[in-house]
Amino acid sequence: MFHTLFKLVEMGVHNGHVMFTTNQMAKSAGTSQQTASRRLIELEKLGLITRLRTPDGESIRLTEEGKRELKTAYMTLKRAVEPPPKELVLEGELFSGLGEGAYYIHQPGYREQFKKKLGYDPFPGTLNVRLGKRFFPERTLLEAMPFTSIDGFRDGKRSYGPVRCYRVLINGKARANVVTALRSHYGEEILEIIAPVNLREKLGLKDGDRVFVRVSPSSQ
Amino acid sequence: MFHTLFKLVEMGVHNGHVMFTTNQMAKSAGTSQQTASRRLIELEKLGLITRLRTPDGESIRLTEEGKRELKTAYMTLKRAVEPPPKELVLEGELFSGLGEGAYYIHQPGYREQFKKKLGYDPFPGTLNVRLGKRFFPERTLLEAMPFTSIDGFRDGKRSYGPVRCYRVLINGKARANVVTALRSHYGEEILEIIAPVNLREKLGLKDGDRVFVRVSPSSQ
DNA sequence: ATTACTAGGAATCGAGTAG
DNA sequence: TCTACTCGATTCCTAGTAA
Repeated sequence: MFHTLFKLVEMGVHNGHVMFTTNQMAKSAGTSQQTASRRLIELEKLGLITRLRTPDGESIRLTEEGKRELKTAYMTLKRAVEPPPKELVLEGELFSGLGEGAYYIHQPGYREQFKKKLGYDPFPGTLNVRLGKRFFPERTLLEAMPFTSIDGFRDGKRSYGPVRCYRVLINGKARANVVTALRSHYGEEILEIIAPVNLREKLGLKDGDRVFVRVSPSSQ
Repeated sequence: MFHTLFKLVEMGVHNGHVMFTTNQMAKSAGTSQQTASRRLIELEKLGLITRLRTPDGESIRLTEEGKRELKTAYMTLKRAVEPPPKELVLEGELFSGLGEGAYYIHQPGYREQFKKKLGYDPFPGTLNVRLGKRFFPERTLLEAMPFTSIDGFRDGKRSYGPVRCYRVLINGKARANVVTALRSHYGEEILEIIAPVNLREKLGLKDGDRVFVRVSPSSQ
């Protein structure tokens, strides 16, 4: 279905809305009018676009979900096309979470993959860093950095989504990984960090301390 | 078929080559092993990848054609996701072409569309500008600027591909359009420019003169 | 272990056409 | 004109296997 979304971008849907008929779209995509119509219906059902039918054509607009979809694809291609950024440093403040992140991350389904793909068994607990506002733009660049993919899984009761691990250095000293969920673009101002050791102890950190997170241009 | 190429990027084909089995690819893409195999065969037939089979898996590498394909898609998404660049100025030297560009551009199939979409009937002749080497990086940014699409057509004998028109200002004074062919990423150091009037005359230009081409952040 | 062929079932497409 | 339904044609997928 992404193919159709891409076609719409070629037709200019990203700037506000675009008016066209299913026939125009069909011609531009090299398909029949019927197929164009059906594809628009599907995109609407998926919640990626909204449509507004008028007597002579329809006005198409991307939903937030649709924009997110495009952005994700863009970031993926960016890694392939652009040379990787030299360095990326994020700065934030240490705080204690509710242990929720740590709970997920230490599910055996994830833990086995960490051991295999990152080469270490994470210390049972995560370092939570709340980024300063001025680092929000850099936060988006994080997605363009290389990463290690951890597959999702399910354990009978519920399912756990795929996550990404970015290789980082904490305060210029300790090797660690920022772990981000692929679903839920929620709480993007917070970084959850895992490491082979207890970072609070090793670096003498306590809540409220400044933490520098340097992201490596290589995933391993 | 782009869908598959995209999948390969997610698996990391862009950095050199990647080793995996059709089974791994199938699992990652949520299809059968047979489909993964078939898709790789198709991509190879299309000349987008090269494959190197080994006893336990295959090594995949993008061809130049494959990289171009990805870059084109990337540029399209870039226009949708990134805010448009503020300004873009290219500088080059005026020279006389063989009139080949002018020949194509004045085919009725193109001319009618110029009149309709750009709002003027181009002067019969193009301004050819050879860009200085230091403007090559900016030249690639041109593709991220908004443009007007001119459709391809055929006139019995041969077919004429679609082209793009970027709105520009020549030497800060004269409104014009850079015209680029979508096929053939050939001769990218040369800009072909059309305008409603004779630019050489209007601006008092002769071969070898410096020409400044300012690209507008709006297509019209 | 691989990859990839064949065959038949599933999904998608487009001509005709209704609303 | 539009969009979108039905339904036969076509394409695409996967299970079973060969190599």
